[in-house]
Amino acid sequence: MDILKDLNDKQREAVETINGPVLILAGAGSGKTRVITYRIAHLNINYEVSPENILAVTFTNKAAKEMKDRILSLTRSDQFPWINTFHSTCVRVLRRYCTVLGFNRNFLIYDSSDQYNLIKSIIEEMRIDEKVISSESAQSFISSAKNSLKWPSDTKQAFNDYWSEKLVEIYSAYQKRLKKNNAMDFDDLLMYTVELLEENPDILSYYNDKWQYIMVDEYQDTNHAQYELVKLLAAKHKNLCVVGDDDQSIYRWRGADLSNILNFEKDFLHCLVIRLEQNYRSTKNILKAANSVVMNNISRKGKTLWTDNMEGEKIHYATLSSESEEALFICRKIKELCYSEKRQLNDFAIFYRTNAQSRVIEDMMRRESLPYDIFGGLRFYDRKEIKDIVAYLRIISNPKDDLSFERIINVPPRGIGPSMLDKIKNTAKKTGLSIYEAIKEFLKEVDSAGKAKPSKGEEGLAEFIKLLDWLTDLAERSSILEVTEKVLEETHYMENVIAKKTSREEVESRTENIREFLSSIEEFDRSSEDTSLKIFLDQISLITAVDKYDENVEKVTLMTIHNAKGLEFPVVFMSGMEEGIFPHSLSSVNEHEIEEERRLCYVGMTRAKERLFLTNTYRRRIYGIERINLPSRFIREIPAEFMEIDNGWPAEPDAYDRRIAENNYRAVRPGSSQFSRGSASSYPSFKTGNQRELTYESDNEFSRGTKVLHPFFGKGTVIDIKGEGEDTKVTVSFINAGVKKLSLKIANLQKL
DNA sequence: AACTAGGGAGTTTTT
DNA sequence: CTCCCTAGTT
Repeated sequence: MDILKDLNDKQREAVETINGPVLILAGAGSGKTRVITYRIAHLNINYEVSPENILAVTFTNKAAKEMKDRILSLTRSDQFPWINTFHSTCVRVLRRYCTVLGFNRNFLIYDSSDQYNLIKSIIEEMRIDEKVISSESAQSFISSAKNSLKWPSDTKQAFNDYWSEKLVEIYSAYQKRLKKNNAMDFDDLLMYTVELLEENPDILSYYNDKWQYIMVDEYQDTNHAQYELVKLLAAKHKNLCVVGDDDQSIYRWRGADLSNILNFEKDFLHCLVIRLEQNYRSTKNILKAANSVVMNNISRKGKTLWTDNMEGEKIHYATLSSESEEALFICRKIKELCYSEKRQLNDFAIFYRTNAQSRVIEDMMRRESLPYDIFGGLRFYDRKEIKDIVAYLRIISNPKDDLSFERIINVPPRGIGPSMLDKIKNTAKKTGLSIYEAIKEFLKEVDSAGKAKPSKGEEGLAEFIKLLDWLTDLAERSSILEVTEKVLEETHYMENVIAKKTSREEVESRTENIREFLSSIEEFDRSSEDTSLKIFLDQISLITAVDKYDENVEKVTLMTIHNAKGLEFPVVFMSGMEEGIFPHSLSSVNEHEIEEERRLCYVGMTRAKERLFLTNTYRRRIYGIERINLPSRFIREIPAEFMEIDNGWPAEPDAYDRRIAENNYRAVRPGSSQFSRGSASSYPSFKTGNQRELTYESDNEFSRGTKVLHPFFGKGTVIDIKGEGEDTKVTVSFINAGVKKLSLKIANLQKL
């Protein structure tokens, strides 16, 4: 089978060069996923390389899944190469060899909020004033040290003031505690894997022989640790193919090191560099506009994307008077396009710079009855109730997890307050025991003291331990689902949620979340090969918001631009295009940060396939205060020839509902109630400043030659009329939009 | 020990 | 504006 015929010359070269290092500089929408998947298929089909000998590393689980799907359709083989994220690749290695590093096989993965909590408690224990060293600053210090593969001992010499010394101390204490808890944080996964491979040549050689062909996606986002890891893994065969785009590097703030891509040619001598510059995604207008923006960056490798696609619509730029008007404008445009271009809701995405901006848009989407899905913000598994239950599961899997103990020792309330917890923690600290063990010691002492009746807290502790022992035993022979159900039952978790004086809404959402959690366990049980608890816990630590994105669901997508990387949508709205928001005020201190913001803007713009809307407001409420922002500098960087000012409100708010009536189209909105069908009165009237009052022509006064104005298509002339009364259809030749056939009943035509 | 009210602070992006 | 933490009350 000749799969290479689907590729352009450059892509084919990239796919066919299977030996030696290859750097692919792939512009946005130039088919990089295609290249990687075809390369894997090519290796497999035409060179009979076994899937076991191929490693592909991606940035997100979603990208990995997409690749797996595409390879499946190419090779029809049921054997997959290992395609996964950096982090899960490391987990796989570490699960196998972590005992070499002194970890137990059932180590846990701490996510960033676990990391934060642990650091916070260390700072408290060290009696450091939070105002001098905040947990956040310590966290970012530790994380960036780890990103550059520096252990506490490596960071010592670099500083000598009080502040830096304390940071190193915190780092050192933190690392000890992680090990004591038998846990690793995200950065550890990389750092320990690198250490393992560096110090154990036999293990390295095992993986070198196993993974003979390595591919890395989104290479521009790799940090130093990931770079070293890749270098180690590719050391023997050097069949390394990395794909990246320096213009899409948007994670430098968390350690992504652009020099990994800029210096690839020096690090891997005699490498082949291939540029993919043909874009298959966007219209000429969108692509040229995006190019003109990113061209303002000085530090870039430089490439010029081109496309054979249509010219397309110009980019629409609209300035609204407030953030809720901006949201309303977007909603109305979406409805208009659903009607005028027969688009579906999953054609649309609304991007914003910060999560805080989503709220106003969400509110308006609900008011306008537009179903939407929002990504990012609080991760599902970060919700209180989920974290609580997961904490029980974690302890069952790894009784050394003191962090989870602290979390749930008094959830539900067992009469164990801070003073008793302190006592236990002190015992644990003195004896070096885990909290679990320390509680058992503590209870023994209470027992031998022979008091007539134990205190409420002591009773609670004994009950707690009894429960955990019982659950641990249960977990040996039962499924995760059963154990979780027992946790909920025995802790009376739901009763406690209801008993708290929380709003009905909150009770509902928590109940809903717990239900969703249970069904995610079922899903895991069904789809995973290994249904052990530790694999489940790994999975929920490493899953992210975007991973649940499903392009087939008929809903509008709301997400930050960061989350949009790697995705594409026919119609994209970028909101809040204002100085101070985008570029963000905190990112405006130096040119490097501005350049990163500009790349972010480039990423956002190049997600759009057919239409791109940029919106901003004249004034906006931020934290309760009205602010007047200037238009974003990125707007000014788009030449006028690719952009037009869109000051026309889509003046037909019920067009969307009519389409629903026409197509008998039904959709479900987030509140799960059905759409109201067909009536314009279901729209509350808004004061929208420059919106015209809507009038519907009932009498038929149109004839051939009548000049008309359409709210969306603009000015035109009637060239034909058919039918009568309600069924009248007119054919209009519009100046800018060409010839359209319209139903007089539906189109809001005005006589001029 | 548990709950409540009130003040203060902090607001980017997340594998 | 909203969340989170603290201090004070029951």
